[in-house]
Amino acid sequence: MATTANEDYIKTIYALESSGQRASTSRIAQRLDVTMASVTGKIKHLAAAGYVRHTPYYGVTLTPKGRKLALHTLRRHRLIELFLVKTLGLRWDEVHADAEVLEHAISDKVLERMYEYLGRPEFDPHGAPIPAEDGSIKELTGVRLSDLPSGARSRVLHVSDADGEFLRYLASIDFTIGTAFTLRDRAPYGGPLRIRIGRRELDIGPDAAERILVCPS
Amino acid sequence: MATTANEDYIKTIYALESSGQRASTSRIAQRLDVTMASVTGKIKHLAAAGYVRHTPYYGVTLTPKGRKLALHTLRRHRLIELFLVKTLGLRWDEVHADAEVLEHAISDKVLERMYEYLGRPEFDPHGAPIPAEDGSIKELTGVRLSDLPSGARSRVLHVSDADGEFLRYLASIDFTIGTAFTLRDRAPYGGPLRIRIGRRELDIGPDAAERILVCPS
DNA sequence: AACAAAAATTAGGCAAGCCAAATTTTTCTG
DNA sequence: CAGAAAAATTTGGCTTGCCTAATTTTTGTT
Ligand SMILES: [Mn+2]
Ligand SMILES: [Mn+2]
Ligand SMILES: [Mn+2]
Ligand SMILES: [Mn+2]
Repeated sequence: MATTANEDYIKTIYALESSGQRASTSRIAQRLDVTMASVTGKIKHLAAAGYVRHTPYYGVTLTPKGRKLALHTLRRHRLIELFLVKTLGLRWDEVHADAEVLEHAISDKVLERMYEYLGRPEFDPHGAPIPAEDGSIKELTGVRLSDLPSGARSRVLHVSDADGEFLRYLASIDFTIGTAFTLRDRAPYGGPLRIRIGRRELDIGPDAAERILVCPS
Repeated sequence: MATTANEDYIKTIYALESSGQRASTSRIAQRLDVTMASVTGKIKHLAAAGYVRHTPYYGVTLTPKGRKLALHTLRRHRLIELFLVKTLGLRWDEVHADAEVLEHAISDKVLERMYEYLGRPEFDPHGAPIPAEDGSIKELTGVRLSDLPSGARSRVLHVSDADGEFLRYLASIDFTIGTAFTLRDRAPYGGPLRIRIGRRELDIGPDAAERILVCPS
């Protein structure tokens, strides 16, 4: 019933909804790199199967059944990413593509073994919360690094797993999940943010800062 | 190019060939649990793609390209089975179904990490040789337990991974890969084989003995 | 050799997923 | 409020992978 394509569509709709965007045909098509015609067709199927409600010419919302499938797939994706990093030693910037495939192939039995093996983790390698078996998920209550007031002490909480290039950059400057730092100040007119990590000083561009979620402490 | 279905067909043809059987439409259909019509259709496609040569109304043989794909898929299957047993602690009787799916989903990168992580293993949990990256594979030079002469000292070498029930039985009597034993004698008229493992005595039926490959030493 | 049974193939059809092109609906803009 | 642009849908078509039913070829049996 839940094919690879179905799960990827549902995940995409969930991602749009939880970032406050309307799950429109065009946005789904863009994210999945398929045509709008394909999305319209799939939406009809997902609606008939009870995963989404469809308002023609407007968009789609997940039903409880759809939300459950989204979270189950996300749990798989994030546990797999963590497993690949922790157990097999892959880098955080190279696990997303593998997880995108394996999330549809791993049985519940193997998944729960991985979960136990990893010590019932709560976050994936990019700081995203791993949904629980019952479909509950922790909210990420962070703020954008770009919104942090000067002088604030904080920790890196989350970065999107989608852009490998950006993840490699962050790794290269050693600015990874959990890193504690102080925001010294920000240069004016879109200049870099000056950050202190222990004894180390670091400059981060404003575009990068917008993509980093931090936890003020 | 190499889809799940293609890989499973090629693996099945390889298994038939290497057990000395003709890869006929009916035998492939039986093993994959599809109709002969489906097999005929797929065979045409595999022949057109250069994986097999087809002699109509007779059967099919792997080309070097097909053999290479078969061994690559077998390598994945067997490494995955070993990984599931060794790393995640699944039992040897419950890994086959998972491996049958994951063999088509795991990237070469992850596979080679698993290979290193496991210490470059040579055999899977059922004693089957794991093909090397270059497509070479060790021959299993064992004999059937049922063919072993009375009094011979030997070790369990290999059992098929296909029958979970049988694997659970072997595990329950602690007669697993590598177990050293002596064949005391065999009861006449299809009676059991009496086996000694250290101090322990064991009876094994003749049907079971035919399915166990051992290595006389 | 003749006929029946078994094996294999062909023909036609269906579902999933995708696409391009045409059409309809909504939204934007002057 | 037009008219144009953008968004969404419909239509028709393609591939993969499977099926059933009909047909052809091979094999086995008397
Ligand atoms: Mn990811
Ligand atoms: Mn996916
Ligand atoms: Mn197996
Ligand atoms: Mn398989």
